[in-house]
Amino acid sequence: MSKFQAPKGVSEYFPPNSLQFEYVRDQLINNAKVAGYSLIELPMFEDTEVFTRGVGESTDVVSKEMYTFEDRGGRSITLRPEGTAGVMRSVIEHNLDRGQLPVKLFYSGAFFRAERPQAGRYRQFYQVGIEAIGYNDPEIDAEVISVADSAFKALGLKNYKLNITSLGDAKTRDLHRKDLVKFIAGLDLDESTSERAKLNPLRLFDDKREEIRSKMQGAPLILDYLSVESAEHFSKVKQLLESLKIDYFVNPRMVRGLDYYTGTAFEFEHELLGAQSGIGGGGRYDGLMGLLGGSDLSGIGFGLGVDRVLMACQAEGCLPESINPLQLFIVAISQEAKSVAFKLVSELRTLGVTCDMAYGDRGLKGGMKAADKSGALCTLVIGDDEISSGNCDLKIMKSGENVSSTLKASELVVKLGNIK
RNA sequence: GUGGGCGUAGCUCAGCUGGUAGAGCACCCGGUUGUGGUCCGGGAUGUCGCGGGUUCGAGCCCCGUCGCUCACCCCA
Repeated sequence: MSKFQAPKGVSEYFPPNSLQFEYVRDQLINNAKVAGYSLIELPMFEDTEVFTRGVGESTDVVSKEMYTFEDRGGRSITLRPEGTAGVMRSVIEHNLDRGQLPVKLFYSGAFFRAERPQAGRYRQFYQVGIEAIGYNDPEIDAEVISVADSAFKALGLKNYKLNITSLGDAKTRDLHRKDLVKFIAGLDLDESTSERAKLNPLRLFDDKREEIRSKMQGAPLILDYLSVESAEHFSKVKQLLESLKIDYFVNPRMVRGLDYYTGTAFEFEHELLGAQSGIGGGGRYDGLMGLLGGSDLSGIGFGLGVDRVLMACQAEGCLPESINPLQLFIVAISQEAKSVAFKLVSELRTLGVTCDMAYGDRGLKGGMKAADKSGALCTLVIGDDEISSGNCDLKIMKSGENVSSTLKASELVVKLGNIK
């Protein structure tokens, strides 16, 4: 037993699981790319204030879940707990919003929150996210949602649900909040719950306890307070989703954990996960850029939890049995054959063939076993016969049949190209 | 921060009311001369999380400790 252990609550992916992780992550990324989003690669830590100001002091994320430390220059640094604030910091710093709008960016990487870990909740976790900055057309809202939805569909996921709502504009939220606070004041609540309500009254909508839920039955809903423009925007978004055949549920009680959301907000929930069922979520943020010292542009984005999406795929059994298998595995059964194989492998790799060979000296049988375990589609045995004749057989592992070829890399590439 | 469950071979776990450890999978070798998966035979592997206590004797009982895990809170 080794002495060292990974820090508490981190997820690690190694083969064969890492292949699935990579597959899921790349699927999410590809769906952002085909919609015109470009990579933004950002630091994993930022000036603490980027988050306290951007995400909001009253949120749980900022008040108790950040990894914050002082660097050697005495600056307060925080490991990023979410993606949007950092993207906005960079957009403002580098004037990315001065060009053509909207600015469409995607990111992928690790995020950090100092929470008690549990199923689907890690201290270091992975997200793929996108941001579309500069316009507030309902089309952009619908596009962002559809990028996430199509990624889930491309992965083959079925048992998930999209919740959407609108948080309206600033005036809407002020009016609603006043009435909600009044309503909550009339409820008989335990101390910790009413404390929580003081920080953010919306939180009570999200409480999992039945007693609280029933008490909140008659609470005022923000959707009933929407201004005419907000209501129009929201109904246009819904209409656009329908035109794309994306199913959604309007959930007026949905609560987002970050303070910057305005207008359209949404959340994808998976039904087969544990308590942490959110596989992605996001929304529009009108004031965020201004808050961070930039121009007053609106934006919308989402973050998808790669760890959780992977768990969802595993729960649904929708992952392919084999991901990017080796095309070829070479077994050499003499010292001379081994050096021929070694050169051939190298040559094939430069031609784009994924291949590997048997190492050690385990004989033909051992080599074949290694070929089997490598998961390669084909195996090529090289011995004295092959070297002297220049001919060989490509064995298709799945069926056991042989395809004859020569040892020339150029011919092998062609033959292998036809084998799946 | 609060509560529940669990720590036995690389992995998943069994071990009856205390008598100094086992299975399956995986791994390695073999079933004679150049073809894997199935089958058969053989093999290696553990300070039973750690420390203390009770006992003639502890994987099993008691206390402590560390770790993992699930849930609340919150979120991806």
